[in-house]
Amino acid sequence: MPVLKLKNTYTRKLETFEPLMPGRVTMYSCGPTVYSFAHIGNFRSFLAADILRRVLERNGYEVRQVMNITDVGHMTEDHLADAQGEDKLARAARELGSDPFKVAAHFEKAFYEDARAMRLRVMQGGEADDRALHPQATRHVPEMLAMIQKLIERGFAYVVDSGEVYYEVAKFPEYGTLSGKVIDELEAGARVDVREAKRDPRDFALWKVDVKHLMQWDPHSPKGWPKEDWDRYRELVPKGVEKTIKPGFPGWHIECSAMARAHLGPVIDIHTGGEDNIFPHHECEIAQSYGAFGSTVPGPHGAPDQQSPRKSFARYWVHGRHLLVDNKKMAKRDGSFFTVRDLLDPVAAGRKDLQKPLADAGFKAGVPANVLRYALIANQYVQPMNFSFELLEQARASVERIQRFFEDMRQAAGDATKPPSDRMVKLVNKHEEEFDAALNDNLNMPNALASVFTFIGAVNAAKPEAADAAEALRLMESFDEVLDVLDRSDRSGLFNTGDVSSWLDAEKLKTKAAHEVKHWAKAADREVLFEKIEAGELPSFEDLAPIEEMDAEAIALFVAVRQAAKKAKDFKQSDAIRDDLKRRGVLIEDTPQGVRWTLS
RNA sequence: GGUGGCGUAGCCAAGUGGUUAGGCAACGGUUUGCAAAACCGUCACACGCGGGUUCGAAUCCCACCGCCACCUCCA
Repeated sequence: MPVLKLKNTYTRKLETFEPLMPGRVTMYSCGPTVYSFAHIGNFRSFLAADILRRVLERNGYEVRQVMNITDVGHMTEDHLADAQGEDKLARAARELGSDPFKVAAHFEKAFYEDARAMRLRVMQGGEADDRALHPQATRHVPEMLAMIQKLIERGFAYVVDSGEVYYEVAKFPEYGTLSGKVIDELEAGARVDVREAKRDPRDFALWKVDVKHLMQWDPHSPKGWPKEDWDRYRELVPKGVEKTIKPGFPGWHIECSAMARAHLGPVIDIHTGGEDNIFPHHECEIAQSYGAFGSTVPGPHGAPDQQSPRKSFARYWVHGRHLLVDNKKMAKRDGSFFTVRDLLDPVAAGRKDLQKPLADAGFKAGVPANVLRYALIANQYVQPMNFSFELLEQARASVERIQRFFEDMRQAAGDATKPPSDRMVKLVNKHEEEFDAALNDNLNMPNALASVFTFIGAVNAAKPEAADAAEALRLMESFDEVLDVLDRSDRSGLFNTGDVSSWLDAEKLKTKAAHEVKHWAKAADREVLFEKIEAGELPSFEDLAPIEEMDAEAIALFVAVRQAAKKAKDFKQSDAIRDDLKRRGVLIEDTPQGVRWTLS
């Protein structure tokens, strides 16, 4: 099993990854807050976690990855005791004119769509339907209250007059270890409201009270609770929570601690998130989990603290740097704020301002999802990434090179049964090792991609026979288990030289096309086509023009007509057909093997 | 103000003491009716600026310049 080195935020060092349980990895990834559509910065972070997960799987681990759905909303002024800050979900609800639960459900569904388009494994296949793998914060209030009660009982939290609950940071001297921050009371004091009831400015809210808030849970009455949640709450906290805790809603940080524990256990191997989560979010999670459950983990072998447990419930903290646009944080006011759907389909997303720049970059119909995925994973996660349309163009070129290579190899491989040559086996092994070495070096994707591209170049230069092409194809498919940018459907094909010349024989066309024409139900003048073919005549370009559905058979007829024009040396006509097909989204290329078509 | 990070050829981006990425773009060549793709080659004796250490520095040290992030809801 290759040795994975990961940058651990907790120690600020590159550490050898080893799971707590041999062969199995538990991973918690901070997921989206569903009060709006996820943006490409969110997805850069989710994709970094996705790559990490895939690399672990490639290394042979069984990975259980949980990505939470934050549907409870975060306070905009978390540190204010009077909680005047409006919850983001509540604000979205007000703007959309419906209740916050519906708004959350709406955006959660949208997130699933985006996540599937971007091929997040945790949201694909069977995992997509597994609630335990993407738990909702609103359905874990019982666990959060149970945790809050435990924190009170163990002396890590206190209830104030308003009925809110705070974590007492002074009780956890390790607070600040993850972020490396020494929280200066004076500085913090400058931000604190006069009416603050906290004992210490650093203390953070576990439970908040605000009657104007739209999402409310009464810890002392089943009214308004989903029945199963209330029942579970009674099971978790049989005597109920502290009487003085008033109806309200959970603080920002408690959800992740509670959900990670509920679905992965008291300690986990890896916790991922964006760099902005380091402080205060993850810092607070560590404090809470330690306070409530005493969660600690040992350092990895070779680490200075190997023997003394880290007071952290996660062993490796992995944080991705932010995505920037024009070297700045994305901002709506600069027009540099892009959601995933803005780029995938600017028309549907109503981003008129994006249509022109995207079209100028060659993305008339929006950015293909695999191109966006590639663009967002192609850099190493520990470096800030500067997003631009030029980057998308480069990503498209790279994806096309990979895609074409894949198709060429698939074509060349046929159903080869012979073993590959020693030379190809060597080439494959070398690049596979390089690829793995790069990814295991703290997910160094630029180096991993370098080995992908040198492999492609080397194989192309070698002009492989079927058996070798099959071997090259095998490695490419293996690379794509991590990259996941290939379109494996039949989006292209080859009409070999024999086929194409046979279509020029009108008699043969008659039998071939008579069958195929059935597919063109939508062709405006299908009758004309029938008549011509029945008469043993090749249809003209004009006859074909009304065909709308461009499937392989329809393309075949265009190609036949073009071949006829070529044979007659009517290049003006043959080029016109090629241009026409291009407008219809079909790329035609003449190769030594025949005519190749690709749907764009 | 505090903390952390970055600056590598037209663009993206590896590399952290000596041989050295990879991609994109552009240009030339092979091939092609023309293209496309593929291949060969050029751009590429590049490393923010100035010092220093060293036989040798993109890499270590010092100073400076520029940019960014976090410290507040944030991936």
